[in-house]
Amino acid sequence: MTNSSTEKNGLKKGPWTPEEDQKLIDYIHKHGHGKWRTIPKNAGLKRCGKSCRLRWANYLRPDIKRGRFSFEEEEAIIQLHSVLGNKWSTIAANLPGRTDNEIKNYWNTHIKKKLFKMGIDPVTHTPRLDVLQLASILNTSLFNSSPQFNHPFLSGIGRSVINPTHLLSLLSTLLSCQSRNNPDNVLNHNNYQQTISQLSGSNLLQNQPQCSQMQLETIPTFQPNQPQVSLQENLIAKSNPLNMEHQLIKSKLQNQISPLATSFSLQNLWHYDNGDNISGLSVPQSSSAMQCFSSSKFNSIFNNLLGNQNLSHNEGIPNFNLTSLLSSTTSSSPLNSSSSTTFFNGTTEDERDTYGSNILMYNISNGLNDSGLL
DNA sequence: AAATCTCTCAACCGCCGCTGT
DNA sequence: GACAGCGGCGGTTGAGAGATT
Repeated sequence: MTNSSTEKNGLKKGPWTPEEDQKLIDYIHKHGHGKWRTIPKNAGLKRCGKSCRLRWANYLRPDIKRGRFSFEEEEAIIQLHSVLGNKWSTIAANLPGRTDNEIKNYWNTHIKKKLFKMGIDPVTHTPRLDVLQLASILNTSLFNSSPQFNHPFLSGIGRSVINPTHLLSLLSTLLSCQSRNNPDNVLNHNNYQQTISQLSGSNLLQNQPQCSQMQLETIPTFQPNQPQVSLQENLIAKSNPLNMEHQLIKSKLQNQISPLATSFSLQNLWHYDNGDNISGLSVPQSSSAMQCFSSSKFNSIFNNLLGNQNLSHNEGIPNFNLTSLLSSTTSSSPLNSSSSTTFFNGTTEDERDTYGSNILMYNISNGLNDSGLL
């Protein structure tokens, strides 16, 4: 046959032809829908009722909105998903013109990856603990070892710096590099622990002093978005027996997370992912978030620590190449150099930029009841 | 230019809950 | 209460398009 359609029990499967679409549209326009089981027969279609219903609901319905998701829609999806989980039909009910199938696909192919890339667990909507642990160790090791600022490690610092955004991306990439195509598949426990102990136990890291105490004090600490968390927790508390774990995670976040985890911009990422030109956006280069890392020094540290030791293809993990990682990070993320507008909560000229801020503005349907259902 | 890989998304599948008998 | 029919939902699949080698 010329296409992938198959016929079983006289019923056709696979992609719909324009002729079939027209038959279904004509029939529904004439008679309306309702009895899906009888529609195919009456409309002269060799399809099951279910297939007709799906085709109509996901594709032929006149009120379906086509085209890419807007930033606002994406924020709404993330916000609703943080409250409702994989209740795609409920989420779709809050996004006029979008179908549950479309939202589900968009979530799985775009948002999930994006959140993961940003160090956020797409299931819990909290920063990933693996990244947090790494970030925390790095933060401790790199920032707190010595107040001296004139250490040799810093001597070569000019204008070439790595900001925390890059560092977070770097950590995120490191943790996900084992499974480029599967964001669900994080570094396995052994490898992860090995990496952690390499970082925390490394003389290289422990002996590297970093920013002055004054600089450290100017770095804001992570504050989870309270309203969002509250709403989420209210709902979780009523329905989720794992609430204790949720609380534990939350307290870990508040105590441990470094500013790294707050320094990203969902909006810029969205613009970048959608091919928009973001080069004109301004950057608060004076932000306290800009940490003093020499990329070349960092490069050598990471290559020494990771690239030449245990992160090798031989053990099933790709080589960790900071140089390429940084270049890919800076080229694939709008957060670098002149593209980012936000680094930390409350330090931006446009707070909407920070993930979670504008999300909170999204008005969840008034129809939501106590259990989060419509 | 061809082969291979990766990504996207329309469509399918199986399960569940509701309703009528 | 048991059963069947139906619609709806969420998870999964696989063809086709696009990207990469």
